[in-house]
Amino acid sequence: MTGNSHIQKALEMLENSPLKLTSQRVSLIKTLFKDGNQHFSAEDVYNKVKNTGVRISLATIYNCLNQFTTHGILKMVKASSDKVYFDTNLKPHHHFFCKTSGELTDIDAKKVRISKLPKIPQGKKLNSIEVTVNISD
Amino acid sequence: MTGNSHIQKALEMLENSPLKLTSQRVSLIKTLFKDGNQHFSAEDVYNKVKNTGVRISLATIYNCLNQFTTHGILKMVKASSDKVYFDTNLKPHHHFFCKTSGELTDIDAKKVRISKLPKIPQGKKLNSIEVTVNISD
DNA sequence: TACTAATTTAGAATTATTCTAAATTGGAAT
DNA sequence: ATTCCAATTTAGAATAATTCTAAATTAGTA
Repeated sequence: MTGNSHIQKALEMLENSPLKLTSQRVSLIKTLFKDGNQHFSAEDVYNKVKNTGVRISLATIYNCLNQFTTHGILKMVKASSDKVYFDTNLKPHHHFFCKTSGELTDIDAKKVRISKLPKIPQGKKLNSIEVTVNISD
Repeated sequence: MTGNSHIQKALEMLENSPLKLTSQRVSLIKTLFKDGNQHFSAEDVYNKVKNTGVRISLATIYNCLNQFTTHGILKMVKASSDKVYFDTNLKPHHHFFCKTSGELTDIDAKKVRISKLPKIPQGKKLNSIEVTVNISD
């Protein structure tokens, strides 16, 4: 595959969003989506981008990651940890969270079936169901 | 019921733990478990205790809440929010998280059935499964 | 009653994240 | 192409939750 398709798709989403096509945002997307589904903290991204030779300020990293999230280019994951992770896997899915290593791994939505759910409270609507399978060594 | 049974149970757990029975810890338990199952941030607890006339430093609140958690007297919940919540409901259960109000509500474990789960990764063991049902107005 | 390890505390330190205000830039209009 | 303005980027300050530090206090044993 010449020209990573994950990157292509994400760049298309960026173009179709109201966000301007800046060099920082393009670099970010290229770094984020290079290796398929991954989880990054803002700091992770900051360092990963730096390693490519490009320099983007940490504030911009935060700005972009948040904007990407509100425009559906990234997902935000708050696992049992003290920082936020950004997830390049946009398909519905769940997570393993390993308490020992702090590692977060994807679980394909198809591998989990929820066959019973309580009724949603009055006047509220269902957004999503997140299953976190906590594991340890 | 003369003498709240939630408080009684929690005090018993404290006595059976290696933690010393200090006045701060007893006050904390009385405040936390007074009204059945609830979710508190550290700041919430700080203010609630202050309203009872007792004064406990915020550092002690954090110390105790964390110790109570490691000794099974409280549960820690990290919802999609920026602070940690402590949960007095010790039975296995899940949560509604309302994005609009930030409110966290319990879901009895019996109201959720997970009929399919992926296999746990090599060498790891299952600790718990947390289901968060994200809702909004 | 004295002693020691555990606990409490105020305030400093830390960490992740957001804010601010000034400089830069993308891309539409000319 | 050139001008222009709103959007973006940036460094550094600010904020917020939480943890750390080191000194004073206390629980509970000897």
